Amino acid sequence: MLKAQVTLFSKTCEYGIRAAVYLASQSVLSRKVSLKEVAKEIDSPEAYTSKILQKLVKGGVIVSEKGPTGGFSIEANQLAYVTLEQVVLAIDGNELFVKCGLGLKQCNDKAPCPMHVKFKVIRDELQDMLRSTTVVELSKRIDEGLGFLKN
Amino acid sequence: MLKAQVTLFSKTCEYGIRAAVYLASQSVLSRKVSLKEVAKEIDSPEAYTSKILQKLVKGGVIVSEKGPTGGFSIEANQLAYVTLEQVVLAIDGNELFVKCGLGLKQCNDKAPCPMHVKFKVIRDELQDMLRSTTVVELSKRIDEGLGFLKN
DNA sequence: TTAATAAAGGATATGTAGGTCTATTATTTG
DNA sequence: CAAATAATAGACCTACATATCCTTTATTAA
Repeated sequence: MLKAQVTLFSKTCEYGIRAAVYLASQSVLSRKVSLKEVAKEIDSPEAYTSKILQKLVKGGVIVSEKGPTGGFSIEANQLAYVTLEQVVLAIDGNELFVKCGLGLKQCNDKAPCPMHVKFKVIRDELQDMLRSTTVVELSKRIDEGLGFLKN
Repeated sequence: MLKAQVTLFSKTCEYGIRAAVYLASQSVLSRKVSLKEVAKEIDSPEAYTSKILQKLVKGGVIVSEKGPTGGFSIEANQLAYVTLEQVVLAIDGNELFVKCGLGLKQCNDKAPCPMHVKFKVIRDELQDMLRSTTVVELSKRIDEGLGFLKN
């Protein structure tokens, strides 16, 4: 009875970030990666991951090439600039950064709900964190054995 | 295609917080409130709100009395101590405060995912905010016209 | 002691995030 | 060009959060 899901990021977004970080780890090696490999390396369902990667492509976060020798990657000149915020925005849009914590539609800075001010502080810090963190930075930790992307 | 829900709190939790804040606003006036009134005042589905209030009762956050003149309330001697954290814990448990941001099961302080350290900072700040915010404090803002609980 | 009121609780329905399947399109190489 | 490889795309399925319905239990007061 009444089990509520409670995660900061949606599952979709979790996969998206993991995928982007993995792609970054391979793109620094100038490797393109197939959907199959991404799904395997981040332990995600392949078909679903396909949809997520498509969104990242449409959002300009990653690029894709069809055919044999094709695959997904982050462009070399973009690598240093792709942030977690871009990934989240491409997948979920900016709702996470603007929506009322209590789910109230007319809540905003001018007409705030009672939790607004305190909530905004946290939400802004989350956004700052995501904006100032690059996927390639996170991928480096994996190389150093200070992190992993699969279960 | 691929629409992801992206909210910090589950809908259930949003209703729960709004309900608790409304109950606080009335409990300072020594008023007990019926389910119907709660649902009306926080603009939530009545039957569903019933389940949520039951959880808050079981979690010891609020109390209930049956029969005519019955209703829900926060005990007078508890009013100053009921925090948003307690409400969230009663409804969703502590997952929000412990789960990996990337959804990785074995991620923890000792064996962190690449996002762990930065994520933990935000998550802890969120928990601190919830722990240091009482529902009665938020209810005061409504009285002062500095907030609302319904759409 | 019965009628009215209100919460509790179980069973059931709905909507949407999450996930799958299959056909199509693009590209490469022999 | 044909065969193989890989992404794209749309339709479809599933599970669970969200929501409803209805019966039961507790309490009050006339």
